[in-house]
Amino acid sequence: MNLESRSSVDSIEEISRNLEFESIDFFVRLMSLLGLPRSVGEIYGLLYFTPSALTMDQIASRLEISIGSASQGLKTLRSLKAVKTTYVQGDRRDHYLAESEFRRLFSTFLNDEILPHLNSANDRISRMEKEIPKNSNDLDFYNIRIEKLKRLTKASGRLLPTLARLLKL
Amino acid sequence: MNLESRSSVDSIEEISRNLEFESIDFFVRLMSLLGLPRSVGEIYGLLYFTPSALTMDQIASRLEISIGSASQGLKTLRSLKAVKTTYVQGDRRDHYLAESEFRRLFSTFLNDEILPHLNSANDRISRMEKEIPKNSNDLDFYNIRIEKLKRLTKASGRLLPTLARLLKL
DNA sequence: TGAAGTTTTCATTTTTTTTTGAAATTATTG
DNA sequence: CAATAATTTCAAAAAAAAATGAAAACTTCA
Repeated sequence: MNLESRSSVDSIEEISRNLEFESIDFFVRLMSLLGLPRSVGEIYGLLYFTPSALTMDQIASRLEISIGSASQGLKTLRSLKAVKTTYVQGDRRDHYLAESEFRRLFSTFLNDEILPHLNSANDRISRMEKEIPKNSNDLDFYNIRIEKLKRLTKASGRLLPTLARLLKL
Repeated sequence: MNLESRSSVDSIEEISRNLEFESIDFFVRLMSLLGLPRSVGEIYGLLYFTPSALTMDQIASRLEISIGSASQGLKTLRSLKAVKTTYVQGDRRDHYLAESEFRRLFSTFLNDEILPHLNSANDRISRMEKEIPKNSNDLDFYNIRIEKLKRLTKASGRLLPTLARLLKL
């Protein structure tokens, strides 16, 4: 290998190392904003800037986390449809790639993590309403507060689909 | 006090007790969805269905939390503009009321908690772009990934104001 | 089938976050 | 100004969340 091609290879490696580092940091923060553990962000961040599919223990050793953590993290990412597995000739291990279409990720997240909460919020508000007798004038304060909660969940309910539509990234 | 008015008073107390309970549970969940500690949700939930302003130690004793916790929690809620203080004749203590306009709360939250992250994300992406030499053909994979990240933050940046506008609760 | 390879599970440990409570600080009033 | 009341701060304790690693449970293929 001559000096020129060597230096070019080193440079690409350095670029990818730097991008990987920034990527992991980026996704660790983003995921933690969404309440997901550090390891999940690390794994996704690593995969996001890795062109070839990685096995679980490649992931674990690159990130210096336990295989238990890697297994758990990948499970979470699979459930969010944030990773895909690829078949690799003559290798029985699973090979993971990042799903890089954020629109898809986001819509899974909305449906799985947010909508259930919204539904249980609506149930709860119905329960609150039943608590208050009809036409009771001295309970205005409570009625107004319940009304505001209703508007809040109604708006959120309208918002989520709108959000998903706007997110044609 | 005759039986009739007694029963009516009891009933209102029972109603408010039940609403308070549901409210606390509701906001504990909601706040924890936003990454805020239990005590913050409890305090807001209590205030949300309490017509009169409460002092810090009324809050602490009603919720059976320490005054340290109450102080910390109220500090957080003040910084989110989720509570207001009222002046009460001849009482030197602060009296707290819930800010019940969610639109206002939400917009404070967006500005204080989300926008800063978005800005630092943009900085980071610029840094990533500088990493990659111009016109490098063999680095397509990385360029595409960076492009996707840019679209993500651009979309989020457009989304937040839209969100705030839609949230005319 | 069974042996080797791979992944998951889960009790335990580690780390992080939250709460407590008492001391320090600040504010109020007689 | 001092005495009292109200609030904040912060070190230590408690609780909650996450990571570890070894055993169990799968899978594959020779």
